[in-house]
Amino acid sequence: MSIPNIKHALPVTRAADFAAWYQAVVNEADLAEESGVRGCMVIRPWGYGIWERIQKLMDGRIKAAGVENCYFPLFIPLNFFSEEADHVEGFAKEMAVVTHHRLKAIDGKLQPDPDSKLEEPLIVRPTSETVIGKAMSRWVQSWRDLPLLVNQWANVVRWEMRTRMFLRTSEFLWQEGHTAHADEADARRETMRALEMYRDFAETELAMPVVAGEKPENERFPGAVATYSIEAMMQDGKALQAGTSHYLGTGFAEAAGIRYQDAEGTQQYAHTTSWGTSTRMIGGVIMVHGDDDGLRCPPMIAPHQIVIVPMLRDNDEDAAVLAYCEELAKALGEVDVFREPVRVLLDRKPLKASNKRWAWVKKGAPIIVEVGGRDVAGGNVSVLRRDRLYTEAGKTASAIMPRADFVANAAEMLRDIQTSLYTEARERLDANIRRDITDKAALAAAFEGDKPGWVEVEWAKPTGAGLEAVEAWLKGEKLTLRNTPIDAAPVSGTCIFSGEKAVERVLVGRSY
RNA sequence: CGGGGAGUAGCGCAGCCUGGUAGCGCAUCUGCUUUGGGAGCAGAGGGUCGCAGGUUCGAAUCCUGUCUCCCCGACCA
Repeated sequence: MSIPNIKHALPVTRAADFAAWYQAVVNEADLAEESGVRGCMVIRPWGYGIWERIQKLMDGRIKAAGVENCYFPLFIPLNFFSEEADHVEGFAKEMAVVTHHRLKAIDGKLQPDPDSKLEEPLIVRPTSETVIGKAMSRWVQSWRDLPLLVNQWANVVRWEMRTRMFLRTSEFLWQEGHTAHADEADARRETMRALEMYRDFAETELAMPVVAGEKPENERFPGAVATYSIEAMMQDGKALQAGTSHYLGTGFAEAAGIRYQDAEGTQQYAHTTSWGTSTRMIGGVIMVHGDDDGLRCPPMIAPHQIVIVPMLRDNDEDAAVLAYCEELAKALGEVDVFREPVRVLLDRKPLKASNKRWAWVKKGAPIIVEVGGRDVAGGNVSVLRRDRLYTEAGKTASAIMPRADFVANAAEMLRDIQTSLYTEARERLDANIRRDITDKAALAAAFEGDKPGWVEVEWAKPTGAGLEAVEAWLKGEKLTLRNTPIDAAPVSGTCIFSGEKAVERVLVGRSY
């Protein structure tokens, strides 16, 4: 992982303290900072820029699937929320509630005016199934209105007990897709379509390999019939749930009254789905691609793919260096990569070039180009790839090449960085999933001493009390069931927990 | 929400036990010298010591409360 004798850009290494390293990246890469409000963060321009890239690319995929965007209110009347019993129970413990609509100075202190108490408290949405369900009940009358496919980009609030930047914040940004269908088969198809969209998005755009599968019964979304997830492996071997998709059956339709008249004239309840991904994905990108010098941002989601750092020396050479950089920026801006123009930044800030370089290294700009007077004279540029920072000797691996060659190869280089980040993460994931474990003692031993990775085991898919017993045993080992991978190999043996005939494979690991 | 730790300059920290009015490294600014590349020397600027009370002639330091962050646990789309 780390090359010895290198002065790294971060104050902590991954090996020394992974949690502290994660926080250092968030901080040093200017991604986000504390806000003073418990569990809420200020997302800074570089972090928000990454989110905007994710939004743009994910939004394109969502629209391509025929899903339309809309927007529903932040506040939900309490009585809307109280209708789906499991859903209520799942979220009641972590709800922000609005009870007053006015402040008043009492004894010199501003506080909620007792005379402004709301008759019906409002909750701040933790998710929007209930409100969107109500709207769907208005929009759906006939089988011809189905399927109904909507999505919204929004913020949601869940009063979390323990928060971590991007991974679990009280307020977070996400997209939530909500669909209604005439029958179970169509709704299940949509659930799997969303899951596959997330899997492909994570692997293509985020360069983050994931395992898509179904969550065990006890990990289901409150009120769902089936919950699916994509799980990514962080560099410490822990799992991060990076997206979920739910088949909700007719429970929410019954609660909200989403009914339609079918072709035979009979009233039927619709089958609904919901699916979401959030700013948590940024935390995943950090822990999958980061190194001891900061973030390595995959080119597809990097706000700037190429940063040009002019080496200004306060002398008469500067004007020529800047002019040369401007020409370079213009030429690169005319290049396309991933079906978009290359995003180039000419960093004109009056700082020392070396400081600017290391700031961009920490932020993870995929390619950093330095230009000095000699480069101008020789028609060259000095190119640093963020995914290959050091030579084997531990020197900074800047490569000097003719400017024209760099412009001609820039798109290919960005594609190559995207691919190499994916390949590196893929190899790590594959190397850290064990499939050779068939008894509980060996399963526990596989994680001794915080050994990283996951174990895929065969099991009998117990439910109810049987599943609770499995959960209890795993909890004693600090382990969790992640999901049952969709593309797992067929089973041939017995359940690792019960000894019964196995029916499928399930991933076990530690998790965020 | 329970247990533990912490909050002092942009970042990393010392000072607190044994109260006397704030310091170090990196970063920043100025000057000089350097310079194919994360420079050297000299000088300078920057801090409501998380916040609010209290004790005291005097509080970063002691006491109480509170907020926020980190770790472990519980909980967790």
